[in-house]
Amino acid sequence: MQKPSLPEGTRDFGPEQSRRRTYIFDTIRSVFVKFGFQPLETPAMENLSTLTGKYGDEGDQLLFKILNNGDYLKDADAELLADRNSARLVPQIAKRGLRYDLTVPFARFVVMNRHALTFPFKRYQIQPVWRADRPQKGRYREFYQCDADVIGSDSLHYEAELIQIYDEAFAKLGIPVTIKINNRKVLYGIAEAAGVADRFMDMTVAIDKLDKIGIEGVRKELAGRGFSEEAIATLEKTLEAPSWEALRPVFADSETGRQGLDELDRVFQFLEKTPLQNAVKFDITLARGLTYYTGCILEVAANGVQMGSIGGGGRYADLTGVFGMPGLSGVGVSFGADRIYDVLEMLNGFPDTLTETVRVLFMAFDEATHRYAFACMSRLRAAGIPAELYPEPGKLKKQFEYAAKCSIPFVAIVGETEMQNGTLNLKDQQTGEQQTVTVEEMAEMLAGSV
RNA sequence: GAGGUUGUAGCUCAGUCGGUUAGAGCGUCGGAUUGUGGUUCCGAAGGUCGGGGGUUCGAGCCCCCUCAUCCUCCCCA
Repeated sequence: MQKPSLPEGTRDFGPEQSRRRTYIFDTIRSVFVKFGFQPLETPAMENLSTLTGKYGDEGDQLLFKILNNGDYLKDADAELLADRNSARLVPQIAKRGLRYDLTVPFARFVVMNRHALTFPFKRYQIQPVWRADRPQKGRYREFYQCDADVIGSDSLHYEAELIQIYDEAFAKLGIPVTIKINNRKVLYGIAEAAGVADRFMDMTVAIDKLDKIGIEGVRKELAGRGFSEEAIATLEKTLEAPSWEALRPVFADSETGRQGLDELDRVFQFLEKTPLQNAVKFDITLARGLTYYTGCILEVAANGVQMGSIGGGGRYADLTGVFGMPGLSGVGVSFGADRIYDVLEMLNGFPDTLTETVRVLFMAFDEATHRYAFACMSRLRAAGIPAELYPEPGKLKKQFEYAAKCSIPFVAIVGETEMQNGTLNLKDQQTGEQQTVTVEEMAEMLAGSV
């Protein structure tokens, strides 16, 4: 006999957790649907070539690869094998991998189905993704993302729409959040202004950490990466800008930077007359790692809770280009369902109506009444009321304990007398009240007692 | 990939300086109670002390290795 266990970073979801997760998914989905997004599902596995090179070197390492079936070493390069060159051997022995996010599979889908799609195409997708990350708090190796993306338009009104989606979904879930916004072009403008445009990625990675390691830490980080004293000084001054408007003069020589500011302007103009329930804040330090973002970038943080971002997204001007369909702009957001779950748990934010399922438990004393109870239960179910029958007729004690443990609010006791009269003894578990009723009367009572 | 934490009954955890037969609570099962639950009382079952090796007269405890877990960094949802 072996002790069963789960792979690192994965979890089971028991009935209560599962109900709560469904609640999160349903809430987010209802908002997606209201905003005109259409459902999409893609396979858990993709061809590895679809996934590699889309998330940076770091991302490639975090991809779960699926070993080929059959004699997977047969055609492997003998030299690579002898050298134990794992990195170069992988493509030869693994042609598939588990998806890392929902955006790249979506891009793949769009390219493959362009003939059937009408653009702009808005799709939502709620499915698990896998990352070979080291698990820790709020980080899992299998987790769900809830994505909404629009592809085939560069209108900035979609950025505004996606902010509304974040706002409404988190309001519905009862999680106060701050929606942070920035623009990759603004970041690029900052790099240009400091004369470090060629080190754009290094720069963003460093300033992304500002709120975590402070200005001193960022300075060290940049110096460590070989940035000059004056470049660091310029960057530091820029980071102190009180608003994005204050950056205008800085971008006198940066066309891209000015463009980024204009885009932010437009987005906020759209939102001007639509009240939001959560704060939207320009955050110059927001960088986001995924390499394909090109315009506005978004991130959501739960207020007053120690948790990494619970949502993120942005615009990617040319995601489908790598799949042979250039010039298609997209913008999307992602909800981290598992982190949202953790946050709701910390906030005690789940509705308590999620627990009840079975409304009534039937109890019988012997074979005959058990059969009668079975028929009664069936009629109740036919009336749309979730009902159960205890499998063993006999002692009531066990049956009552079962009802209590399963939090079943009503029990229906069926004995000789009840069977003779075609009735049931219905007991309210909360109040202890009991009354003799027919199945029809009972169906009516329970239907109205929710 | 780097660093740390914790592994003892189904679950949560005690276990003294290395010393006889490893404990508790909860849960499970049976009984008190053959038509009325969540309370109470009585009883029972349940352990290769994560695994392997070592030190010792003697290891749950000390040492080495290993596996798993959680956490931190990196990065992310």
